[in-house]
Amino acid sequence: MIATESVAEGSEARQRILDAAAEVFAERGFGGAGVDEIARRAGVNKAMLYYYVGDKAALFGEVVRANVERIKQAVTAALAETEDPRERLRAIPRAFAGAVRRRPFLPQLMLREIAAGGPNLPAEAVEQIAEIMGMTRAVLSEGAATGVFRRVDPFVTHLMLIGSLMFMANALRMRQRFSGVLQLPPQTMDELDALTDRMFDVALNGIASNEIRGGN
Amino acid sequence: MIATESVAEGSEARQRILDAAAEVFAERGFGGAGVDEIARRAGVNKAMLYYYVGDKAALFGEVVRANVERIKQAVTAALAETEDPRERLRAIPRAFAGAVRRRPFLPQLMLREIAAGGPNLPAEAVEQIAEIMGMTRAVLSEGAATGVFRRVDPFVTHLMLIGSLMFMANALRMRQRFSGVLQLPPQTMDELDALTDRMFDVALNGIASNEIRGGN
DNA sequence: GTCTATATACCGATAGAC
DNA sequence: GTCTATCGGTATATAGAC
Repeated sequence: MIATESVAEGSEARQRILDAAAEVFAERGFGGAGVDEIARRAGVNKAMLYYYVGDKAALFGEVVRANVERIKQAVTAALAETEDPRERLRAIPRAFAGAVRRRPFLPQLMLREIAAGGPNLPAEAVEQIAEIMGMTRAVLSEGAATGVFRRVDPFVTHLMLIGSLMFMANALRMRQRFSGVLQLPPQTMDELDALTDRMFDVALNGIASNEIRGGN
Repeated sequence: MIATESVAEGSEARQRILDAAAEVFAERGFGGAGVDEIARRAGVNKAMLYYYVGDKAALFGEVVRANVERIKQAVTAALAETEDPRERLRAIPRAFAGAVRRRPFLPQLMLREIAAGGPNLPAEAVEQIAEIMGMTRAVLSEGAATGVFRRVDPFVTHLMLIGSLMFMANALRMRQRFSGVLQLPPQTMDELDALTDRMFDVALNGIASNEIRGGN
């Protein structure tokens, strides 16, 4: 394997560093994360971290890039499973939810980066995010052509599907904090899938009852 | 006026400090924000900041508390305007969008705090957030009783309406970053209102066309 | 109430030994 | 490749003069 990064691309230590970094960046944010703690959690020396990956910004950029790529591949794979527009549209938030189940720090990392305005987003990640949005656009377009979907704003719709999901995932993390004052059904993080399905049902069928719904 | 806080509650300098702090916390996050910069932007000495408000955590807590309260009051006022369930439901994201127009840092501040998991959220703010969610729940319940709404999960629905809005508002800030790779219609931040209406239309009427929509 | 100066601690990054 | 020690910068917070 040819090293395209500063040092050994496929090193096991390097992967441990990136995983630890993802967690700490998610928990504390870019400014709040400490390189010392990342190294400690990865079980490597701080100097090794710099040796394997680079400085803090490079570390963050690589974490985001790798995770956005994972999500894009999950969405791509999910879309290959079916031809039905409704199932394809449903597959997009489901793929996100699946990625979150495997990597629980993802919603935090995403929300933080969006809030930050993406100053540390590598161009490659920006491109991949745009591609994922393009997939939503394509599915909506297919469905509208077939007549199963109304014509809705793809940008708005994508952000509804994904934004709600990220919000819900983070809200679940805050459950303990709110459980006293909010009466939420007792369910664990694994049930993000259930919430995702309920969210998609609202997005697909709307809040209004059939009798009085407007539009086409 | 009786001072319930550490020092003069209604001081003009204090308000300038809180406004400056809200901006800097929104831009940089809790960890990234510098007390020096907050003081500089507020036009006061750093020592005065500690004198008027307290340490960084107290400053942050007060900023969040005050802004959540503003939003709650905006929603409350908007709900008093009409009796129609659809209009009342629409009024909730609109009130948020209006608050964002007046205080553009709000979406950033909210996303950051949600991502952080609310470790610095004062109990009073948690309560107010729960109350706002309760308003959505009440409106949905009224509409379902009248028959104009399907019965949908109020927690999920609230997060859809508000989460999407916060995501869109932040996405608009990132427009420049994405404009090259994403083809977005050229619109400014003021047009968050337009996006909000489009979002609400999807939430209310759904993506599916009438002919094939599932039962209520 | 206001401001300067500073204590104290932490953190990112690297030099340099092995 | 791996680790220790440390430099330099920066940030929070406060003491103390006025």
